[in-house]
Amino acid sequence: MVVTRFAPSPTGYLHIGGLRTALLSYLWARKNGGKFLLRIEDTDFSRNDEAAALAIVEAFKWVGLEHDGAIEYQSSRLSIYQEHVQKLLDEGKAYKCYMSREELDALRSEQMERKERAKYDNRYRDFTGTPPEGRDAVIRIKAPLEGSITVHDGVKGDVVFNVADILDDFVIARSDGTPTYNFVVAVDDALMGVTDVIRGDDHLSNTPKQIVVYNALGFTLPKFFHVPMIHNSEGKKLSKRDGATDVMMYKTMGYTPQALLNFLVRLGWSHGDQEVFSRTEMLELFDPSDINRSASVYNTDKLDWLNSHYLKNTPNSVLCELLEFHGITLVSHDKREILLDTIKERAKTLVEMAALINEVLVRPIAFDEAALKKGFKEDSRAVLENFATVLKETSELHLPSDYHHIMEKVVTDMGIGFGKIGQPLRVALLGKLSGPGLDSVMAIIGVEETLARIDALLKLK
RNA sequence: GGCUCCAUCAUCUAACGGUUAGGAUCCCAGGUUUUCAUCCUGGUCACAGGGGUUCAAAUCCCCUUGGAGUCACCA
Repeated sequence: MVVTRFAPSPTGYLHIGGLRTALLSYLWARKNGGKFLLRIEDTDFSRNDEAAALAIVEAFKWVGLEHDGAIEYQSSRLSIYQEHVQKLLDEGKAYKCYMSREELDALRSEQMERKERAKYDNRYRDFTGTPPEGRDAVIRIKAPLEGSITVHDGVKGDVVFNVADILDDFVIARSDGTPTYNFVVAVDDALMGVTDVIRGDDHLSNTPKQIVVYNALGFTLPKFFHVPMIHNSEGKKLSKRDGATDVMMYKTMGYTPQALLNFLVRLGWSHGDQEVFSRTEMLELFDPSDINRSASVYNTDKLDWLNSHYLKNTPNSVLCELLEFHGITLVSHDKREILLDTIKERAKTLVEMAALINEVLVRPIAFDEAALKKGFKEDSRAVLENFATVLKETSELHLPSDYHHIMEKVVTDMGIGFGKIGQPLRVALLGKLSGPGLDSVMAIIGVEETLARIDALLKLK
C-alpha cells in the first residue's frame, strides 16, 4: 500500500509548485491503488484556516485531483503531539530546557564572533537541579552527538549529513506547549501511515531532523523523494512576484486543466520523447524514481502550445461549456459547430477564443485604419456591390461552401483574383485584415448580417 | 559564512561508457491559405571549465567556477 500526502501551509491559495508536487504524489498513490492524503500545516498560524484549505480543494477540484479521507488540520491534532512529546520526555529522549531568550541570543552572538555555527550547547541536556524560578521551558529532543545521518532519497540518491555540522538538540515544543514543524511532520507522516514522502527539495536539509524524531519514537522511515524546485527566469525559487503562481489564475487566463497538468508533469519528469500525456498515460507511466535531479525554469511557452493542442482536440460541446466561464454563451447558436471549428484552430487560450468569437459575432464598431487603407482600393466598391447583389439573389445559403461559391462566381464574372474580393470583404466583416475564413464567417452570421456589414463599410467610404 | 543539492540548445528534456548528442517548445525560412492562425517541410542552437580513470566519457572520480536550497521557540 502506497500512501502519499500533500501538506501545504495555509497561504490562501494553491501555488503552481505545490500543484506539481501534489500531482506527483497523487499519481504515485493512484497508480498503486493507494491513498493520497491532504494535511494542512497550520501549527504556527494557529488560526485554523479552513478558508485556505477550501481554496486548495477548489483548485484540486478544478484540475481533477482528489484527496482521500478527511482533511487533517495539524492545529486540531495538538493533543496527539503532546502525547508524543510526553512519551519522549518519559523515556528520557527529550528534556526541558529553561534557557531564556536572552541567554540563547547571547550564546549565539558569542558563537558568531568565534565564527562557529550557531548551535545549542546542551546545557540542560542532563540537568537535574532546580529549574530557574518562573521560567517556561521548551522541550528539546536528544539528537545524536556524533556520526552521520544518511537520507536515502529516491531522487537524489544517498545524501549524507554529518551530525556535527547540522544537528543540535532542537526544540520540539515551544514554551507555550505547541510543537514545532520538524517534530509534527514526522509524527503526522508516521501516524497517518505515509509510506512515500514526495515534496520539494527545499525540505531535504530538514530531513535529518525528522529522521531523528522517527528514530526516537521508533517509527519506520518512509521513502523520500525530494523533487527539484521550479525557478523563475532569474533562476530563483518561484514566488508570488513571479506572475501567475495561483493555480486558479490559470482558469481565469483560459487554460485547461489537462494542459496545465501535462505541462507540470513534464517539469522535472519525462518519459522518453513523449510530450503529450493523458491522465491515464500519466498514471500508467509515472514513477518518482524517474524524477530529474535538477531544478527547472518556469517558462510557459510550452504551456501555451499544450493548451492550444488540447483546445483543438476538445469536442465543441465541451468547449461550449468551458466558454461560459469566459462570458460566451453559444448553446442556442445554430451555427456554433462551424464557429467553434474555425475558432479553435487559431486560439491558444479560452480567453483568446472568446475574443475571436466576439470578433465574428459582434459587428465591428470601427474599421482598422491600416486595414482600410490596404484592404479597400478604388475598385473595391464595385466588387463589394457586385457581391452583395449576387448574395441577395441567392437563396438557401447555409454552409461556408455556399458562400464560397458566390465569391468564386463574382471573381470569375469580374475576371479578378480572389484577393480583390477577400481583402475588402474582410475589412467589411471583421474591421481588420486577419481572422477566420470569410466563407465561415458569413455562414455563421448569415446573409442579413453580411449585407449589413458590407453596407456599413460602403456608406463610410 | 557552514551544510546540502544541482550543472546537455534560449526553455522543457533524451542518452543510464561506444549515436554525426535525439525530441519538443520558442525563434527564423519556405510551402499551404483570399488574410491571420493551423498544418507541412527545413534551419539556427547545447554536453560550464580543467584534470584524471578507460581502448572508449555528456555519462565514473577529483578540483574549479557558477547557480540554488537550507541553517528559528516559521512552515
